[in-house]
Amino acid sequence: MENRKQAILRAVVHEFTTSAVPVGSQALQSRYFVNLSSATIRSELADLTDLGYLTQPHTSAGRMPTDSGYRYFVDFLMDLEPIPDRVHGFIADEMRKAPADVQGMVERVAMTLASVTQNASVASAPQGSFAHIKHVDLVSLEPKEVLLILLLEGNLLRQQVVSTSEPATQAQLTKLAARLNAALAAHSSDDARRHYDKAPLGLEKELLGRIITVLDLYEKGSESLVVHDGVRNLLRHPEFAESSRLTQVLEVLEETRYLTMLLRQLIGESNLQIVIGSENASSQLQGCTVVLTTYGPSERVKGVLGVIGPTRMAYSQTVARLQAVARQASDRMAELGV
Amino acid sequence: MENRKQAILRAVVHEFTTSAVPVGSQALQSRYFVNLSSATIRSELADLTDLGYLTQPHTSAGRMPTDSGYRYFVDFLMDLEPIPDRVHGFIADEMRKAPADVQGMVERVAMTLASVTQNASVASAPQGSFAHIKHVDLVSLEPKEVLLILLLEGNLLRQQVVSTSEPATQAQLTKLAARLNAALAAHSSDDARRHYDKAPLGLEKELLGRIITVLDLYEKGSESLVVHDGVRNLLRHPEFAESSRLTQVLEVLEETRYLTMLLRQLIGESNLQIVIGSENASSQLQGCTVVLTTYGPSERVKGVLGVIGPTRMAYSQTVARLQAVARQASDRMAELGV
DNA sequence: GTTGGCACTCTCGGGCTGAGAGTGCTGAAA
DNA sequence: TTTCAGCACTCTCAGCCCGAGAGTGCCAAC
Repeated sequence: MENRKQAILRAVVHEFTTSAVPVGSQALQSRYFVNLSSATIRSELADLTDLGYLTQPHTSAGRMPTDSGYRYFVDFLMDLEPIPDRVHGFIADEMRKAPADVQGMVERVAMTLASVTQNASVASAPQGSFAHIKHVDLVSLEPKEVLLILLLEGNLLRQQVVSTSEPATQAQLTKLAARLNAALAAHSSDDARRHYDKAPLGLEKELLGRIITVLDLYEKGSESLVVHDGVRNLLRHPEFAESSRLTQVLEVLEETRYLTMLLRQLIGESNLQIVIGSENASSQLQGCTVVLTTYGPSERVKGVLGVIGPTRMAYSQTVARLQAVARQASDRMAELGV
Repeated sequence: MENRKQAILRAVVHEFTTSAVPVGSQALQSRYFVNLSSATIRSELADLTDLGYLTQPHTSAGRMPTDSGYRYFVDFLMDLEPIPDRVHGFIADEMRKAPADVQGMVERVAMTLASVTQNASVASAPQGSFAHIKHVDLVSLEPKEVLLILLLEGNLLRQQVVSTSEPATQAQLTKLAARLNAALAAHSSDDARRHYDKAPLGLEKELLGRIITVLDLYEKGSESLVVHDGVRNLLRHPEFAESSRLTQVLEVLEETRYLTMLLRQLIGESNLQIVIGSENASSQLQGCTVVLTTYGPSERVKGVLGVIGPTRMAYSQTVARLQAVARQASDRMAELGV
């Protein structure tokens, strides 16, 4: 595409994302192209419309980008907006104040992201594809009821109440826990499974079975933690003035099953993913753009972090800030060993 | 108030809460008072308006209840709507499927409540005013870094990374954990504090200090867990058609600080609390009613469960279902020892 | 106290209209 | 060939009017 067309497309995207009003040839001329006439710009706009990058709500209105227009913009024209120091500082502060467990950390990350992008945010807890056991503990609740506490890599605590077929005292359980720790610490679920196969019938085998169940749940991610925040930010945007638009987004956010799926798709794919309007598989997200990236304490343990907003979002700012939050959150998590 | 006035007020509340349209004398006559003329009803309506229980959006519109009207209704006229078997069954199912930890349980309870009342819900985790320690565990992360795991009454797990001044091996930590367990198990934070005072300088005292910090945080509730769900249900109601109304509610829900305060007020007060429209301290909840009750596994460990909806809500149904969810959730938590 | 009758009030949707914004086209200038 | 001023045209939007409809308050009669 010629340079001038690109410049005009960039100007339309910039103007429309800030004002939310279809932008006309005169506005472009006076604000971006003073040494061009509005008629010239009009003919370029007509070309861009023919190419499918722009559209008008009605014949005598200004132009606004189509989904393809946004796509061209983010692929070829966008350069990341530098992040002000106070925003960097804000993110750092929030990360410093975040609690040292996964749940609390993920919630704080989602909150921070929503706040700095002024849109809704989603975050899934970082997860390795293999669970490694760091520590096992057993607490007697009732004579035949044991609380199994598992500490996984990433300081992730799991608990489960196990009803055993034979009674056990706390002393017996403590001894058993020590044995399990010696056998399992720093080992993967496959190792646990081998131990299970070898173990004689009895309490130890029962507990090993439950440990494997917990690890399976974790690895399949079927109980994965997904949080969202900042829905109120969406209401600032005129595209959500009538509530029906918001209903659809809320259905996606509050119905975590779909969200989990959406986020899981990204893991393993490219590091930054931008899904614009009709590119969304879900019909409820038409008119919305989802920007996703991965984050986590290490290369092997990754979660997904994302921003959801109207297609008319400040792309360069959103992407820059999303990446900044992801980076700082990852650093902080690595530091905390979370 | 005369019986007939009461009957008419009840009819207006019933009609308006189901239709959301101001109700006129003819509608009342044909549906509720066939042996009265509409003129008679009109004069009664005029009286009720003078008493401040009803209002009209404009002179030639029907009547709708004022906040005082709703107040009179819930105080004197409301009788709880029986709950259909399938709703009871649904609640029971959800409770059975809930995970056996506080976090998961609270989320499931909020979800269930939102679903059966078709409004937004809030829930805070049940909390005792005194924290009792059930079990302590120590895991070595780095030579001078220890993960402190506390199991509190209610199978509530707390974790905290502690940087120690002297290095310790896992074997030493295991021994220390056993000593702490013997000293602290089934003891309150006061006991922990006494132990701390007596302890000689060193690792044990450092860890005891952190244990006390965790208990303090828990007891002051400053890190208390509050979740909400079902915001999408609010969008069904015409009063949230334009988004500004929803913005305000979302600010309250997503800004958990205020919500925590609101919920904490209830603990210790009467078992059921209904806050109607202007009775809300928060200006953002004008036009909304909050219905709250307590729940929890035992008398000593209580959380708050609530429904937030428009003042025009089906009060008798909401209260009945809220209480049903609270009861079943409490039973389930007692059963799980959560 | 209750009721039918009646005049009155107010909203709401539809249709009309003029202002305004923005377009596409055309023919001339560079 | 590109640019551009001029112009006719299109479409929205806010404002206005208007009639239908819903509901009221009041009053006189029972």
